[in-house]
Amino acid sequence: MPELPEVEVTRLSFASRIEGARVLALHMGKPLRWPLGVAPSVLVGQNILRVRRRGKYLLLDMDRGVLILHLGMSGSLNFAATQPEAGKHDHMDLVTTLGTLRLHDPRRFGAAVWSESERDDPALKLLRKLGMEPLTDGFDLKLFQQGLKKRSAPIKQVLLAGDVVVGVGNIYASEALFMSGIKPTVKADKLSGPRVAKLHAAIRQVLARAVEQGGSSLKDFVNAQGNTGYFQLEAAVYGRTGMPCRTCETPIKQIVQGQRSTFYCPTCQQR
DNA sequence: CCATATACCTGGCAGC
DNA sequence: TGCTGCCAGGTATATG
Repeated sequence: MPELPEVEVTRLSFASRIEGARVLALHMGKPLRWPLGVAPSVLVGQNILRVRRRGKYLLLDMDRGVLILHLGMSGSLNFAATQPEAGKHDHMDLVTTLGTLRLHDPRRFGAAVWSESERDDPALKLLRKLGMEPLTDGFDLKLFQQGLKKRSAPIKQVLLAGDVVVGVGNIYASEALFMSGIKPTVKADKLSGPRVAKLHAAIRQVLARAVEQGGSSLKDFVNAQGNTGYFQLEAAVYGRTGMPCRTCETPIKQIVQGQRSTFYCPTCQQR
């Protein structure tokens, strides 16, 4: 479910309410993608200073380390003063003086990993190879062009890989390529400078718009206050197989790249 | 170094 | 109603 917009929407929906809280307890349920790495009691008593995001990871900075959260494919967070008894898919409760942050994740591809801040912590290698943040000034066009020049894989797969630019997942990769008129199967290193510039702008535009819309709730995404997003209503190609292109009426095509579905308009995206 | 396949896990849905 | 097979928003790891 969660790509950069959904993760950012989630962050915005609880960061200011949890910052300044002190951890009272941490309860872990079924195993997630990776183990926490320490005894949950290590977090007790620490203050939550700030909630940041890096790519699709949420980082809860505390006094003596950082709690790294990932929502995987099916995760969502809920932050409330009190929580009902944990259901079968609730796998983490971070109980604080200001409320409880609960991770709900049916498929359990998500994770909660503790890292002592700074270098040499194995948990931090999760963040080491990440590409540029698309919604910051650090998303430099020249660097983006250089990154793509080194890659012969299809542009869609390079976007998804996350080592050139982070946060673009399966929905927004298809959407950004449609917006920039680029066929998803084109090799990344074959794109001209102007076309890369168009893609660079499209990525920023589509992600920013999706954040404004509260993310995409294809199935069950909700932010930490339980609200759904609306971006899926304005998707141009994602999930619209066979339906008319909003620009030219040509039926939207669905193909498979790297075991993932890709959607595009064969008329608007010819190369 | 790079490109691609695989694995992890559960639920929902189409088709029979 | 129940079964089977397929599909789903991600990404570290193995393999070539």
